[in-house]
Amino acid sequence: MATPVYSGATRTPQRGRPRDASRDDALRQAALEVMAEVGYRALTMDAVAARARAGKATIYRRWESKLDLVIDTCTQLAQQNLAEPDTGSLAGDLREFLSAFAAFLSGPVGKAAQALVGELPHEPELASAFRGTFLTAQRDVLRRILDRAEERGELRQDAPRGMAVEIAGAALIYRLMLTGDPLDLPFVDRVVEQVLMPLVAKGQ
Amino acid sequence: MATPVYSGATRTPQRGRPRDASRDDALRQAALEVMAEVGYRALTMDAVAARARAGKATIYRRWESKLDLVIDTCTQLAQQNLAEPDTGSLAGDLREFLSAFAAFLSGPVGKAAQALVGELPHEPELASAFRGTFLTAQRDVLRRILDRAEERGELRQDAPRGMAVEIAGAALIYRLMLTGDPLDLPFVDRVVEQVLMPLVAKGQ
Amino acid sequence: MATPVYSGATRTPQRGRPRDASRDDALRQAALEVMAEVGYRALTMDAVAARARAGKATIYRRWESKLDLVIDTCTQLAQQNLAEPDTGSLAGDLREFLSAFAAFLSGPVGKAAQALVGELPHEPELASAFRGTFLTAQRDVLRRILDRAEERGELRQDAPRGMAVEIAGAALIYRLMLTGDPLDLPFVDRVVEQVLMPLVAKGQ
Amino acid sequence: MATPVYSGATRTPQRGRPRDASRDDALRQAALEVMAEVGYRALTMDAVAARARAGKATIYRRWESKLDLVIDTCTQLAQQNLAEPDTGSLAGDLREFLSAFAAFLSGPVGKAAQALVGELPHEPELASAFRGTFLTAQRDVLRRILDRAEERGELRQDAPRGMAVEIAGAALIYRLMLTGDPLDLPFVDRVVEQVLMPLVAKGQ
DNA sequence: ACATAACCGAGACGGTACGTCGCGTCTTCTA
DNA sequence: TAGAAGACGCGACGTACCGTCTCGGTTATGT
Repeated sequence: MATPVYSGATRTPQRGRPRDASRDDALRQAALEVMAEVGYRALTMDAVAARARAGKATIYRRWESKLDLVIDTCTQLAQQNLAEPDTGSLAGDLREFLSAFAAFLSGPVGKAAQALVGELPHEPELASAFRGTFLTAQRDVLRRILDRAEERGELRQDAPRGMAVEIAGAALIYRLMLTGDPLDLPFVDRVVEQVLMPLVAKGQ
Repeated sequence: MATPVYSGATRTPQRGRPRDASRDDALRQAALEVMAEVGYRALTMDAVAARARAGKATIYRRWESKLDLVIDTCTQLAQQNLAEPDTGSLAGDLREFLSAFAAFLSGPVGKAAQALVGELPHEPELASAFRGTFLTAQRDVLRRILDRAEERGELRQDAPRGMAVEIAGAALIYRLMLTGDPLDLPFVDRVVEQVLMPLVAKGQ
Repeated sequence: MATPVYSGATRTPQRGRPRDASRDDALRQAALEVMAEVGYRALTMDAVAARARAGKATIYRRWESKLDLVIDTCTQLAQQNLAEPDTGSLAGDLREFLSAFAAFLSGPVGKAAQALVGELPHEPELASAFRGTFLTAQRDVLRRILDRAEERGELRQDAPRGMAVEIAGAALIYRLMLTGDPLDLPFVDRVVEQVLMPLVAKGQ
Repeated sequence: MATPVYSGATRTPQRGRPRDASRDDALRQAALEVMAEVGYRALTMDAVAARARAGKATIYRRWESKLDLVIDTCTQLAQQNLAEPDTGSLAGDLREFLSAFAAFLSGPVGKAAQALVGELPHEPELASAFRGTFLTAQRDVLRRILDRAEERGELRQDAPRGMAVEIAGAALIYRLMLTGDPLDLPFVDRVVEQVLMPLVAKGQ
């Protein structure tokens, strides 16, 4: 699930016409466009196929379902957009990363992610895929930011790092998906100054 | 939307056979059961009607759509389950309320709520209904808990109360909907002690 | 198979909305039109549904397949068009009936019947339905024509009536379906005078 | 259409690897087997290719379509199986030829031919190919049988030879394709004695 | 001898129709 | 008039087959 499986590694000598890898991108692009226009619920495989000038079978050859296509489209985008900052200070890194993440979530991917979240409870495979990519990618960056802060001596000794990582993600996701309030810079600043820094930084 | 509309106010003197109010509960109960079993996406109106031994028209007479039925079912449950605690201390109130809320979310309503969240971006009416009930109900309780703490002099002067309310909800929802980690008592305790109390309470 | 089965005889008290019998006719009419335009092979259920402004499910509720729909459409037409002649003489009756039958087969129903014939070997139910209606209807008329001729003393004593009936049908069908030569009045006359009359009539 | 087109006449000097002529037979054999098993309608090119362990392109290099493949398969068989008898008497020749033809039609080719007949009205090329081979081959044999009978003085002067040929074919085809009654020897005998001989032979 | 060109098996591709399912509405009978 | 039952128009689903194409690999010929 989640990524087109024909990577080639486990495929014997290559018989028959090989899959056209460029169709992957065209289909992902089409999926993203359609989703941005009409949303996840109203996204139909026919629409994606038509926009990419592809047959539906070509989609189903690569992804098992609408969900699978969408999650793959999103995680691929996530991996390209979650750059790791290094400003030299904990507060700077947090601000940098969280504001970039907030901007990313405010785009079409945010809507898609939200739609996916609704499917997690009844789709275990999707859930583990989603958590293994979207979620851990973001948490790992935050963990490394805290690691570097520790090396610089910025952290308290007993800093609850896991909780900090969790709260950082939670604050953004909650706004995005539940309250609908804007994920803007002032909000990120307040989260960093009022919540995260007091939680882990020295002498606050 | 959201609540059965036949409350009587706008309906002319009442001619013909009156609606059987007990069908409301039967249908909500059926909806909850079906949703707990197969999830929101796979819930069909036919299934709900069949389980309640009702006709589909009977459902559509009361709710406008599948979404409307589900949101109403959930908010009604929420209103019954969000009791307001009064233990005499801020930490006690928070612990009490958040653990009760966590327990509530861990049940079938949690799954349903999660499913609804996926629909919010493309269903503005649903979104405002959801926020106007599920969300504000919980936030109001938290606000009143903080109010009482202030009266008792437990709060710092500049305590960011809005942020505290937001973080409290976010921490729970994030676990419930994103990470899937358990919403247990130790977690609630850690949120209260490590995050919320330092954020708003005096002399921490 | 072959005819909409909801005739009512075996259906308990009638629960729910009854089938709209006028849809039957509309769908049969649409099927006939589409078949006349594009032929049996190119006839699609979507096209029939669209022309009758019906949903495909409405078709499948009444007929099991494209074949079933078409055979029903044709046999109904056959029953309406195979009038029994009574001119007072064997030759007259044969001429009358066979020319009417030839005219009927020369229309759209002929093409449809031909298409159906191609399916008979692998569709036993269809075969028995086809033979039980289309075929026997026509054979029965011929048999009765011979019966009346016998009463009038026109038949030879040892007339091979079964063979006469069979050859009459065969001559027409062979032209229609195999050679494609015209099923016109001169041909019918020659069949009657050269083949059928010598076969069964006295003193020829 | 109808026969593999690479006969060589119109093809430039022959460059590259020449076609493997043995694939023709393998593919025709596979087509015949599949058709005998599932019928014409359910015959798919993929199935034929798979059974012959051939690629689909190999089929389409030789025949233009499914129909083309099937008609070629059948006419080739027809040409091999319609031997011309010479018993010395009209009745003997007719009996001999028609019983051989009946036996041939009772095999898988009969089913295939029937399937093809269903396609004739909407496939003019197929129709003329079918009539130009299957049909005329059989009619020519019958005509020559009548010619020899005339030379022996067995025919009436005004014998309607065309009608005799037509009725002979019609009687068999009608049973085969319409009524489904057996094409056995007694039936052939009765057709010869009761219908054909009286129609054309002297002194009957 | 060896490049050339057409062959071959395999299977991906764009497309069309399939038969099913769910939606929300409408229409019957029964209470 | 409400309610149960279920037919209705609509539209998306995921599958199957069409006929074409593109691979890697094979096999005769023509330079």
